[in-house]
Amino acid sequence: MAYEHKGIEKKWRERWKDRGTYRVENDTSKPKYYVLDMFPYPSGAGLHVGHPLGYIASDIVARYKRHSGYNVLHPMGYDSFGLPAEQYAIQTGQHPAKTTEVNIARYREQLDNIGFSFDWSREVRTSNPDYYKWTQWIFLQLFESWYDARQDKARPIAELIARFEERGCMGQDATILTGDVEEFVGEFSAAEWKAFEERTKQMVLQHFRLAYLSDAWVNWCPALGTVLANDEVKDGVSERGGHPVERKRMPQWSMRITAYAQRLLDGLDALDWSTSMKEAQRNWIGRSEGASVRFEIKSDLTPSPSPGERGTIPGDNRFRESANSFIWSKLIVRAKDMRHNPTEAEDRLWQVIRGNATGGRIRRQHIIDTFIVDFVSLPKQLVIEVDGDIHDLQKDEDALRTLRLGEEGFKVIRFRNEEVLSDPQEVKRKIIEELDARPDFNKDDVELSDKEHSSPLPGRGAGGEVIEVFTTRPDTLFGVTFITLAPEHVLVGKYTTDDRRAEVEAYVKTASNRSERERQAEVDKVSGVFTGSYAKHPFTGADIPVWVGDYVLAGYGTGAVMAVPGGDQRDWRFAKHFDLPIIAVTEGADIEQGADESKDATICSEGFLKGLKVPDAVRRAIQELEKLNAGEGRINFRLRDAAFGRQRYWGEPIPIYYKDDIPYPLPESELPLVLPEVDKFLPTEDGEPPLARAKDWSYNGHPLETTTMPGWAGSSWYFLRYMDPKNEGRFASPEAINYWQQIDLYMGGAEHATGHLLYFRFWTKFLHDRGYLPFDEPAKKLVNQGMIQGVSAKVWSVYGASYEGDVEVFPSLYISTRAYYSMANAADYGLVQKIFAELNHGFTSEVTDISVARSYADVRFVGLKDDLDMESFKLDKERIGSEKNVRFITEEDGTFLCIREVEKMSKSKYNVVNPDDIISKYGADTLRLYEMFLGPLEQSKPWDTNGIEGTSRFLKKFWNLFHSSDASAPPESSGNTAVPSTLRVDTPHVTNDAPTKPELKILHATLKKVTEDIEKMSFNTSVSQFMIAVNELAALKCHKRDVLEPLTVALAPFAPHIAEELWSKLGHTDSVTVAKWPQWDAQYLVEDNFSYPISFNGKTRMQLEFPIALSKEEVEALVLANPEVQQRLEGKAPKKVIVVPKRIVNIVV
RNA sequence: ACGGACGUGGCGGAAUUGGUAGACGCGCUGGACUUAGGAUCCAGUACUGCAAGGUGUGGGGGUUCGAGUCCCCCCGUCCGUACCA
Repeated sequence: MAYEHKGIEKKWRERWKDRGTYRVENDTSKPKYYVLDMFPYPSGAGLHVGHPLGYIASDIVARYKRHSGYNVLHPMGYDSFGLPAEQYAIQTGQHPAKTTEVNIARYREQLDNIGFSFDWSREVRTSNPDYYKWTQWIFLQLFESWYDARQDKARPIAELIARFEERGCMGQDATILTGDVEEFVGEFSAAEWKAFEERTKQMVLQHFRLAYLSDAWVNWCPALGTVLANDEVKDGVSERGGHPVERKRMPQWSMRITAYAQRLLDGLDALDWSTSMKEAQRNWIGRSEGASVRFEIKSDLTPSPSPGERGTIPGDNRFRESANSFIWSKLIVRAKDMRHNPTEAEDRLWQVIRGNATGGRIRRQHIIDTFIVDFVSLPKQLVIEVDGDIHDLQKDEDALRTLRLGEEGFKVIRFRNEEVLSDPQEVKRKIIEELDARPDFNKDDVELSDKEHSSPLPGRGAGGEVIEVFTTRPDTLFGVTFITLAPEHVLVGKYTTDDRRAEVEAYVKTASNRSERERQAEVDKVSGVFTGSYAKHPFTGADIPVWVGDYVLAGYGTGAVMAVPGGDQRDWRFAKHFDLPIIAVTEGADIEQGADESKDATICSEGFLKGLKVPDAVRRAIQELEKLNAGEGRINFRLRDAAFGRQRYWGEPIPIYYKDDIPYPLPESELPLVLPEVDKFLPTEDGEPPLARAKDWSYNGHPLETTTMPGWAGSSWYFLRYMDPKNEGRFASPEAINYWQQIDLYMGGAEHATGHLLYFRFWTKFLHDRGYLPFDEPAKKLVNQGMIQGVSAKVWSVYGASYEGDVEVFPSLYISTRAYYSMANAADYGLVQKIFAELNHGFTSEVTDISVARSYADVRFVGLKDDLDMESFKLDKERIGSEKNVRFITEEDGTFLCIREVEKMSKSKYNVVNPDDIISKYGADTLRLYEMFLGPLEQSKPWDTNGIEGTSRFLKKFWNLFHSSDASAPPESSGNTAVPSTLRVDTPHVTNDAPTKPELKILHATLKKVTEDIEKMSFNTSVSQFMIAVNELAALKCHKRDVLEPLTVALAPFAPHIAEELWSKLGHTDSVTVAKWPQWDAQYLVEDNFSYPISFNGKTRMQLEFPIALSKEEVEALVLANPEVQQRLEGKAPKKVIVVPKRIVNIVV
């Protein structure tokens, strides 16, 4: 009976399914082991041979652990929400749920073919409402939580409210230090809190919630019509699809992952993850220690108004910030108070200009910057002030106010009380005149609801007349010669002097119009502009010019830097370019050549830092800054809060509704908020996300949120659902969570380093904080499988164009590699002529426009010797397309040779190898073994289908150990005699004879190696060991049960089908998957003798065998007594003899 | 530029962690059995040399009785981040 993989594998897959072999119970009597593969996204392309690599490795571990007595959780499911399905839906009109379903079915079929031990009864899909109900529930928990920096954990928002009611928000409370969102919401007392209106309270709370709505700079991808998270953008284009991405400011749901920055960093230390993976996370979090330094702006400089610049955001003018967030929450209270108690003149004027009386909406008692103005037209940016009786007393203050409003882009006109009271209509006429004279700054603004705000939330503002910078080198403060602001910095407009305004505006405009990609491409170009303003050096009081430059990033730190050209190369380049002064900050620095960035230097600046080493100088500088209240030590993170909303259809709806524009959580009883049906998967005409198309997308008459969650939402907690996948009352029961705990082995690609794995850890920590999990890291051990690359085949192709009548046709000619090179190298004219002849073959008109290129041939048509199957190639519609009259120039022997190249396996490179094809030819067990045999799991390596023969042969040999080759001949005599396989009659043949010592040695050496190798995930070497064992046992003609049975169990994790078959043939009725793992015994490995390599000066010259029991001295004596050794020594005495027992003998001469 | 990983036959890769470099497999060479061979089996296969021998783990230096392995410098490849102050 020959080894027939097809029948065997099919039979066992069916039995496993019927018997529920891989069903896992939450059986707490056994120790648990949790093996998880990263959630696959079921794409339409299906699996290629690279995908199952990690699954096979984790399956081996899962099976091995099961043999070793563990209750193993090894589930699989689908991350089934996502962009590709939706893009496909937009193109074809098919519902993404439908295409996703089809893709999943295809995935499942392919996975089943490989014989994985997944417990499919636990399958989860993120797009299933039973699942995303809990994703939404977790979102609500995040919404209802804040981060308490003192306790360093998330707490319910109700506890924050209780605190506000009791103590208000004073002093330290008001500062939330979370890296990115370092916001000062203003102080308020308990009484003030209680007096706040509902919307004010809600706005304040938004600053604390872990899931929050705010204006944020986002990565907007116009082609995909959605916002992307930082990790979804690579090189300025979207990771999926490669579309350009631009920076845009818009209201946005975000996750306050920055609150966890320090813990995400610290947690890495205890994890058994690869160093590169941890490093990637550390870099992404980007912690840097330094100082925050405040530079006062010289107040004698008088900036003047600039209409139209300040306050508007390029590209989006609906959500302008005009209020200063610094004291916004206080001002709003006062504004309301004033609105209720107007002066007589204010009231009279209001009556004539309210509503649409002036042709546009006028607001009263509106907050702009830090002021409450009497009346304002926001679209026209015109402020109307009515001066009361006290005006004369505060002329100076009003002048300042006019000035400041001017900086904000507002024109201020004033009327005296008397004017208004005597002739309000005349005042109105003047107002209309002014309004008409001004351009419309903000067309959309008039459509804003009748709410007293111009921004959904108070935004981030620096406040005061200072520029705040972050620096890691406060020790270089004496070397500051200028300050550079990012072009997007809010203070740019404010501190630009009149004479510089045109230039600065032009620069800012150019800078902001550039895409991320362009900006990154021009990194080495220095550009910038002087604002005209000066700041004051906190130590020396010197004038520090304020510049704008795009080498400063708006998103990092405060978006402003103190430039130290003597100590920072970027500043140095900027200074050189604009001829700004450069001061040496460190001893021995050559500031003509460049900045000295070394951190073990000595500071040379005059003053208190002189002579200090950098670390000491840093400490001292911070102390001095703190004394002057001009700065303090600070830790800064590169990590940003994560954009959470997607303007897309195919994702989890965010369970939020809006009452008076304020977001409120949907009650838990309303979950799941099911994804509604829509007529089209496109944005609405006015740019609303697709969910806005849904009928009745509201809750109790209140509109529901229309953005959906990003792909990473569902995958941030799925490992918990597998523990208890059917639970309807909770995301997973505490019992299940307590039993299964963390993932013991998490297997997946390294590309998730900064996306999924960070969010995954973040949500786990959050759920831990809120008491739902006993652990705060999801995966103890992480292994990244390497990529399997494709080996592409390329052909030299000559294309031309020709006409058949009026029809343009494209004949093409392919030239075999060697022929091509002989032509190219030797200028073989005959061949050139041949090319033209071939190209013109069969065409009436001359072929023109000839071009030569290397193009792809599908690897399926390329043979062992890189030879192309020309007929199949010609018929390849997908590849050849409309080419007419395809011809070849071959080698002299008639073959056609391709060029081979290792690159990424992908459809577009025609080098995809489908596992299904491999399985039908060689079987799943061979595929599994070969994928493991290719090389170390974590390393990238090219796929070479030719090599698979070796593992296939191994399985045949293994099979043959259980069979005799010929029923008529005893195994002993049939050994080395070759018998044609077609004539071969194999019969089961296993004896119960006692194994010999060499046989036991092979067995136990194999068990030892394989066991140890699985533990350290070195699967390629364990496959080698199996091969060695089979070769040696075959040589010994061993057919003994006591040897073969343990080997079968050991092989089962790698090749489960053949192992099951042989196991049952050995007479077992239970599955091999539950057989006890065979233990190796050291006593069988002990040797009596050891063949010592005898080396002279480290070079091995001969072998001498001695009993192991001999001591060092005895070995040395025997070696020196050996005649051959004596001959080599030529009578001289050796200087030294080193004997390492059971290792080596080295003679030094 | 910075951070990480790595560099061994024609190819994928081994090497007990400082102790016989090239296990195992592919490919190749020769042979056996064959109508046939892209089946099976046997032998060989780092380079060089007829041989004895010599040389060899990207290059150079060092530590050591002994280095693919440890240290220093340089070169190259891959991955990540990318003006992060």
